[in-house]
Parts: sequence; structure tokens; C-alpha cells
Amino acid sequence: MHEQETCLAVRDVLHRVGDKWSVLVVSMLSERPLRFSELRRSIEGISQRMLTLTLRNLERDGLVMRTVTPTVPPRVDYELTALGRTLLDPVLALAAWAAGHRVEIAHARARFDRKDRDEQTD
Amino acid sequence: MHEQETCLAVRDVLHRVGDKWSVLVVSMLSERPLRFSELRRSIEGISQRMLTLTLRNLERDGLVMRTVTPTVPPRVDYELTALGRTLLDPVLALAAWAAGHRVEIAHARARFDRKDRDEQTD
DNA sequence: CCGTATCCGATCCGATACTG
DNA sequence: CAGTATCGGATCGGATACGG
Repeated sequence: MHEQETCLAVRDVLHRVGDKWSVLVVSMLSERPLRFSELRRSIEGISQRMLTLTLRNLERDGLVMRTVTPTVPPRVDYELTALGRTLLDPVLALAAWAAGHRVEIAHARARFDRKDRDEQTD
Repeated sequence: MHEQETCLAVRDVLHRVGDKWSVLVVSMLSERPLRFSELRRSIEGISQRMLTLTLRNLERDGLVMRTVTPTVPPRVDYELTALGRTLLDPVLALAAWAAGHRVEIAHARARFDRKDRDEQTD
């Protein structure tokens, strides 16, 4: 597991998964293909720029397929590839872990920050 | 799954998991508790600063426990908490996915970049 | 409708130097 | 040995404006 090449590949994927919007986009596309504007509307707070960049990166990694219909106005659909769908399982497992432990984590943070402040006031 | 609070908690955890060293540190601690200097030596390329920050964040989230033995020179041990150990399963699943698909991803990237370049040269 | 370009602040992370 | 402080480059991501 800790050989150079594999380790870098793992870090790479974790880094993509850790960025602000990727997982949210993938999870939106997990139900059905969506147009650019549908994604934009369904993801609260994402900017046009970041949606474009996120989709481009996912497409580059082979996780998302982009289909242009050259009508006027243009129409662009995005959907998960087979590879993209295989990512769903492990990512959702991690998301479930996060959801299941968020209260515990919040408490740990509160404890830590409180102790931190108390040590300042010595 | 997409209610505000849960969604932010998930993003938060993914962001931690996506940072450069956290998962590596957790995976090192999964075998046995380690001293600061042991971690430093066993993780190729990490700086003292980043090891400290990474451990501090993991401790704050309740994933790692820090134990100081006030000898001279001081000795500080780190180990996974019960919560930290529960994180291992989903993270290793994701790492396994990354390891298992790294070739496929590399090919997707090569294809994408090639196509990209070709379209520039029109 | 979809995408690109530019600017700009925020954050990440490495290098280095210094303390108990 | 373990940790902190400071600096500077690289990258991230939001706002805005513009183009096909």
C-alpha cells in the first residue's frame, strides 16, 4: 500500500474527492444525467466558474461524460461514466461515516477548543 | 442526505481526508501508536510543521489522542482513538478504489489531454 | 445556454530559524 | 525531542465581465 506510485495515486484521488464541489456534483449525477444549468441550479452556492472547472476535472479523470448538442441555444448534458459509478460506493460510505459521526466530531472540537482557550488564560 | 447540516459535515470530513497528509498519518497510526519522531521518519517528505498541524487537526476532531510524557527530552505519543479507528474502514475502501483504478484514470487523463492539445492545433 | 478570462482574497504547504 | 513563528510561493475558489 505504501509503494510510491500507488500512494501518489491514492493521494491524488483523495485530493479530488476533498475539493469543495466534486462529490456534490457526482452525487447529483448519480440519479440521472443533468444539463449544465440543472446542475447549477440544484447545487446551492456554486459559481459558474467552479461548476465548469469541477466538471472538467471529473471529465478528465474519466468519471463524467460530457455530451454537446449543438442547437441554438446550445445544450450540454453530463452523466457519470461506468468508472464514475464505481466511485459512488466508497464515496457514499465515507459520506455516511461523516454523517453518522458529525455530532461526535463537533463535541470533540468543542472540547478541544475549550481546553485550548483555558490554557491560554493561565 | 442533502440537508444543509449533514452536507456541510460531509464536506468538512472530505476536506480533511483530502488534505495532503491526514490519511497517511492515520494509516501509519493504524498499526500501532507512534512517537512524533517515528511518524516524522516513517512519512517520506513531510515537514515538521505539517506533521504538527496534521496531528493537531486530527486530535481536534477526536480521531487521534496525544499523550505527553514529561521527561527530558520530552516524549509524545500519538494513537488512534476509537472514533479514529472507525474511520479506517471507509477511508481504506476509498484508497483501495483509487489503487484499483489508477491505471484507468491515468489513461483517461492521457486521452483527455491529447484531445485537448489536438483541438488547440486546429 | 454554456463557457472563458481576469482579478483578487483566502488557504495550503514547504523552508528555515528559533525555543523549552 | 517536540513544537512554534515567520515568510513566500502555489493553488483554490468567488465575483465579475465578456463571447460563441
